[in-house]
Amino acid sequence: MSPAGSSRWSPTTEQLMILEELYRSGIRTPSASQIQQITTHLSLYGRIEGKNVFYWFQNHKARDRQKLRRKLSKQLQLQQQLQVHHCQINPDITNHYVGTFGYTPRPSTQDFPFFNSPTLLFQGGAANTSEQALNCTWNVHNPQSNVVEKEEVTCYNYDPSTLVDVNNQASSCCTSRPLKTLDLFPLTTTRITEDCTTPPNQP
Amino acid sequence: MSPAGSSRWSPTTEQLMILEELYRSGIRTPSASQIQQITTHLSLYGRIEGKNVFYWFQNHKARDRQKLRRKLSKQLQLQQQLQVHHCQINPDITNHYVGTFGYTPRPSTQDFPFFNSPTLLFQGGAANTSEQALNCTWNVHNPQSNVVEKEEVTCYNYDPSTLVDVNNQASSCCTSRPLKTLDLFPLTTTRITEDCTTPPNQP
DNA sequence: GCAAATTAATGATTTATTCAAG
DNA sequence: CTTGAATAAATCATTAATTTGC
Repeated sequence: MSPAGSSRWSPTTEQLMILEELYRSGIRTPSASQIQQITTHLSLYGRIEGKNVFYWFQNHKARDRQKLRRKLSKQLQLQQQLQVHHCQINPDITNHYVGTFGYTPRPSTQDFPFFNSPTLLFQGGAANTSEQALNCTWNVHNPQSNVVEKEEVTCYNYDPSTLVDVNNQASSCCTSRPLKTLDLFPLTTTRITEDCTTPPNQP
Repeated sequence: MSPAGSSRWSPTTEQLMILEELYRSGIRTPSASQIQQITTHLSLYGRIEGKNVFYWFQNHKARDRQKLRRKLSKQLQLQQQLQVHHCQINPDITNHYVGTFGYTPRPSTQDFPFFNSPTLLFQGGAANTSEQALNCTWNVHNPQSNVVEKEEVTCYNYDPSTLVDVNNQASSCCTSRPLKTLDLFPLTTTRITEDCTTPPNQP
């Protein structure tokens, strides 16, 4: 029932492994061109579209946060219960990091990360593809405790300096900078890791 | 400062008028092909991309809801104040429509309304353009009162029956159905209305 | 009048919810 | 129950109005 009109994409084992590997390596919100690269690569292992990749990262990130929040909230409940009995263990734990809710990393992207309008194809595109890896932190806010957990992450974001009005001189492929092609798929194309024994999920 | 590298789109007066007209006519979440049509048309009046149209509708809809919610909450506050004095005016108004929070209209779309993956361009697209107007209601939930206001709206949505795997037989332009080209821009191309005298804003 | 400083609108992104397929 | 897909809500960031001091 796979090739026929099955309504939603379901990743093959290999696709899933690669996606998780990329996620582990730090990718959270891939840019449009990253999505394209990943999609092209993953289509070697089965039918896939860009939006699948986009949604996968979106959901995976969100559900990771959710998991972490639940874990924290459970820990906190435990601690609070302990405080009821003991009354003086860590009285100030809820007072740290309060104030910066939500997310911090927004490096003033000018490119648009996910939306490619249908007409963009006919308008010259002007998608400056020079990107740059960038370290940034991620805050996870626990609504029950107002605790914000910092989670260090390597985001790949856009270079603000490439905002120049690229008309047609973009065809000269080498600008002044080294043209860093981010190593999504270094050289080894198929071999992922040796351990293929991890079960799909473990509750 | 318009043609140079100004970072964000700002609609011309004509573009704005057309967008608002379309919104008034009932369009809330235009499909990909609708976005394309609108964009093509609006580009007669200035630089514009599909994502601008997409974001415009998204924001306009959201801020309409927001405005409505605030109005309702004010009304409710007034009524509650009255109840303090009068104590029996509409005691059950807060008990209706509770339960269905958020949005209801999800006509099981198989097409994707806004996301066009970068790779879709190279995968044959398969954008089945046959659409169908569809009446659906819109619920506006007031968090302060748990009242859900119904707002009747005409959404243009996707025909689920066109989910067949359109390979190349799509070039024969006439399928069995009448091929309803939704009348976004009927015939009059440039003339909007006669009244161009309304001031930009009136507080 | 007219810029600098503030404020209000609104374009653009990201996160949170929700629905439903498997 | 897990998770792909879609939409709503919250937030950020830039531009336009508006105010203010001169």
